Amino acid sequence: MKAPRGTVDILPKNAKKWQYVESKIKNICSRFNYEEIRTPLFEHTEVFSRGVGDTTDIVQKEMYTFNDRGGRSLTLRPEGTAAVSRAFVEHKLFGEANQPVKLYYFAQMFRYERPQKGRMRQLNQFGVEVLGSDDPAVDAEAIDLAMTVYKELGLKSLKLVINSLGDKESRTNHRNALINHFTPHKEELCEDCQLRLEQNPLRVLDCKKDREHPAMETAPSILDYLNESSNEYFEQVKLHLTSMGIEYEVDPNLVRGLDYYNHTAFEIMSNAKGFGAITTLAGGGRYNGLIEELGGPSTPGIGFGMGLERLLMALEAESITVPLDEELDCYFVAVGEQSVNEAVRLVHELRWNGIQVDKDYQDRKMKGQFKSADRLNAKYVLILGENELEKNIVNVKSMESGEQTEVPIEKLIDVMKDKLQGGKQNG
RNA sequence: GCGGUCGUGGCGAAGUGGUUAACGCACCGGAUUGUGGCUCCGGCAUCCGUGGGUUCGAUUCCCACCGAUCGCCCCA
Repeated sequence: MKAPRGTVDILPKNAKKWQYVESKIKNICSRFNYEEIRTPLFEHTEVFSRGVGDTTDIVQKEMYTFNDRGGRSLTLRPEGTAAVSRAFVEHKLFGEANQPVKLYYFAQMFRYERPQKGRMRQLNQFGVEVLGSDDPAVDAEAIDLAMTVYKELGLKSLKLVINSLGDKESRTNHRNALINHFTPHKEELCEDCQLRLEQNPLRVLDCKKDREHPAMETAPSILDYLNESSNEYFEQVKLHLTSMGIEYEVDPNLVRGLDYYNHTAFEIMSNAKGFGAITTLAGGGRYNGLIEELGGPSTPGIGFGMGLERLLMALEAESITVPLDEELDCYFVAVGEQSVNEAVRLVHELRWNGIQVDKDYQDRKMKGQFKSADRLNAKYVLILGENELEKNIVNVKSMESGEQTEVPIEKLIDVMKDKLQGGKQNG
């Protein structure tokens, strides 16, 4: 038996890293005053086909879609924004007293793709959605939050790329300009682009195959088609980023794959070596029409998704180690049936009193039990054998100093509490 | 979805058309009859991704599948 293709098990050793990263991120979210939202693992397929867009790669070839026993078409969520937006509409969060609604989530996403390093069929994302404000400062705040996560974790090789896709009017004008520009060269473009030219000409711009085509160079830039208000909006976002000291690069060809984006679009990439072909760590943008598309009132929104597998890869690529708690307070060593029985009871008591303790369950000899204690980095070993049982004591040995003292059983809990408390105070 | 490389114990890694599949780490046991980290000794793959084929005989050759990995597309 093997885990399905493109999925992985996160084993205990690794899970500690995940816990560390997640707690760091949650701490940052709290500082930014974002609240957690948890939505279902699957949605009605329509949420994504309408929300994300029928012409996108995600919807066309990457969704895990199935019919349930009632014949409903359901889809394992491939991204977070559409699902969160659906929940926002369904629960009328637009009526909340505090606007905008600032949300974050940790969630598994599913995409049917050929797996590679940094590309899984089930992946973990941290994401943020801010709904109900079209203040450019919110765009800057979301970008700031994402950058804060990376920077606080210690990443250095980062590149923030931003662009503006403009409002509806700007986009329509640009779209027409693109069609006029590329149609004479249609036959020279790759198959995908010929289709894109009809369905979503914007995406011709970020085609890797046709990058060398001369028409690319002279293609109309969205930035030249932004109307007055769109341009002003973009300028404001950039101004805020600059005032926050966040460096960025404007790339007019940054388009993003999803249909719902308008105005601000951004991507955060890693420059770290040994990262292979995958460089995007997070991506997001503004989606002012999405809530309406999903049946809610006209509500502006912005958000991003951050790949956590890629975040961990980036930490690795930059040789950043996360602090891991790999110590055990106590290990209980017992030999002889009576002693072992008493040890089981005492272990229970110690745990009930807040002390971290483990014992042997492999019926190992004393030497073997000490080896286990050593391997588990136990600070103290509590020894209970026939000798101790007779005297009604437990021998407490410090594994660091090797010092061993006799402690009456009835005082064991208090003594251990003291020892461990003291240890923590002394660092 | 397409192309390249790869698949031997828990991990790393040799190897060969023929009968006991090196070695290192880890693990278990002993030397040390109740005490860890060092040392020494011993143990540890009915089996070389799965299925089929070629052959007297395959882990080694061929095919398919599965999986991993790298690249393309696209993205997180």
